[in-house]
Amino acid sequence: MPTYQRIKILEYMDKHRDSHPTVEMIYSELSRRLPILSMTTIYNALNAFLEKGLVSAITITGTEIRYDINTNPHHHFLCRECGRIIDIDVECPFARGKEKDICGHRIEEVHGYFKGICKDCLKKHKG
Amino acid sequence: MPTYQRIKILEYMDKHRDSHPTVEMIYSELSRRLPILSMTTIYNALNAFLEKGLVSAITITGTEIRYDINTNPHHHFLCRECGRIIDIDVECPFARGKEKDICGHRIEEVHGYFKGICKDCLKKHKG
DNA sequence: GTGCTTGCAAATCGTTTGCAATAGC
DNA sequence: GCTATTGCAAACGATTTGCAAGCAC
Repeated sequence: MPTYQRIKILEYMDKHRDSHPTVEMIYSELSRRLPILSMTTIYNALNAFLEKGLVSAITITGTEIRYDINTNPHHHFLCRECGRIIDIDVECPFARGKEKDICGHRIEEVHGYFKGICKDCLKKHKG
Repeated sequence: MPTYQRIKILEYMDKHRDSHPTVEMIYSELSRRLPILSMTTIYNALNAFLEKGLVSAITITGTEIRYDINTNPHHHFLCRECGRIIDIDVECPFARGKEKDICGHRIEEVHGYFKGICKDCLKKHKG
């Protein structure tokens, strides 16, 4: 029973695959055209998507939850200058799901991320 | 100018290297013996330690900041049942600092963590 | 005495919850 | 009609901030 709002939210997530948006980002764009939308609905929808495995949650920044619809194995890079989160394709056997356990612990999720300064911000410093 | 409180907080961090405590955990043990201590002081101290690189912040859970005094390169494992965070020693070239860049981005911090069920909780299920 | 730290109370902010109205089938 | 979803307002909880009093040197 997909509601109109949930369809729009999923469409947004799909259209902005690379932006790893917050609830706020989704709300500010969608509510422009859909006055019929609240933050709570977005929280509800994303939590439902999380349970179904449609999206995953990224807690890199520590101050907000960012959502990711990319289900391929990958890591993330958070730029401390522009705040962008960039997908990183790595040769990590854990991220690729080749290992089910580590030190006797059963692995269910693998998260890898880097913090630093992204390529584009580095360019600005030089140029 | 190390104050009495900051010394006690550092001592606590050193004594509980493996527990990756929250501010709350530090407060509840220390305040038992030191009525002269507030949460704010712990936040102040840990933020100062962070800037000096004495500790690092772990934002795995998404609901709280956990602090780590272990500066050796390592990953973490978060058990979704008991909530423990366990140090994981991995052969990761990034964690070991052997790579300074990735895809043109400059790496300043490397974070790797797993979520799942820890060895001890797995045992309880069987036993 | 100067500058940093302490610690209370209040503010902040992302997220969750309670709940009555509504939509989907 | 039954169940799940919506969305407002209120609650929550971890962290930060303002600021007066206190400490280190």
